[in-house]
Amino acid sequence: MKKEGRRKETHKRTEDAAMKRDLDDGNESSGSELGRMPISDDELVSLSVRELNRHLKMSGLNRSEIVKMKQRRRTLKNRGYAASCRNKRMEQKDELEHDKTVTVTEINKLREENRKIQEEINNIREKYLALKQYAQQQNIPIPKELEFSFETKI
Amino acid sequence: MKKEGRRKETHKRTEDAAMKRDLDDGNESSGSELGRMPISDDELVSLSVRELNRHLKMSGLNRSEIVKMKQRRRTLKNRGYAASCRNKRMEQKDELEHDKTVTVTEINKLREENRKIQEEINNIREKYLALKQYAQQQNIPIPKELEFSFETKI
DNA sequence: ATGATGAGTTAGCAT
DNA sequence: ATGCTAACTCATCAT
Repeated sequence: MKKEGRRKETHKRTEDAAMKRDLDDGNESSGSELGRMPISDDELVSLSVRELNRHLKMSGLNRSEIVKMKQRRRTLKNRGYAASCRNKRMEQKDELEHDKTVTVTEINKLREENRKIQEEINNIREKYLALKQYAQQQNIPIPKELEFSFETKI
Repeated sequence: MKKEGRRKETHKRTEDAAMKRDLDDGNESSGSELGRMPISDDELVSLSVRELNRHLKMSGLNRSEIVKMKQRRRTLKNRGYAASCRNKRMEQKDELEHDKTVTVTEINKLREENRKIQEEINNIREKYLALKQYAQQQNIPIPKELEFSFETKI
């Protein structure tokens, strides 16, 4: 069975499940316990470099804590990049699939059109031949420059 | 710039880089140091369940080591699944792209064919009209059942 | 148990 | 620094 219509949210790790193992929230974990601003993931990714540096200065974090923080920021950014990468992939796929249905429709339309025109030619040919036969029966001469033949046979 | 032609191998983590962090090779790492068979990744994934169990019995590993080993096996299997999943995705994409070029070619072919047939009809119409005009000039009556008209105008 | 796939992490390339 | 993407790990669903 295909697992359709589940293109977001379902597999999202419960927020901390993801955080706990690979990152390190920055809150209440390592180092000195001073009353610092926790700073959320959303803030951390959206801060500009300038703002981030200012925030880091103010916070009184030590070297390794700052490095950790910058790494957390990078990881969070990467999470977003990965999401948009997958997203892009899906959109391109959907686009290709859509194109496909469009072109298939187009081909069928052209085939049908083609068939009709071909039919029309057959029709014309029959009538022309009848006319020609009539002329022969009536002994009516047709000037050569008015003769024409049907190259297209079906 | 696009990073093309790098669809395999390039990003493969250097074998231990991957192993060290999340897995645990099973060699010389934790627990008792007896002269045991290291067992490679390739062996571990390819063993059948029966063979694996036999191997585990023989090796004298303790509970948690066995659990670790089974987990390593699962992870290695998952690695393969992920690879085939990516592979499948690329194949499907390539297929769609190929289909696209094929159908575009087909459409152009049909359009051209169509155009030619349409041209042919125009040709026939002109000649027929000339013939009809000739008949009028010569005062040759054409029976109604032999008359026909061209519905198709360009 | 096995296989497949979405989301998240990491390495590494490009800008 | 930022963005992207292949490969990998993990959770989760289906078989």
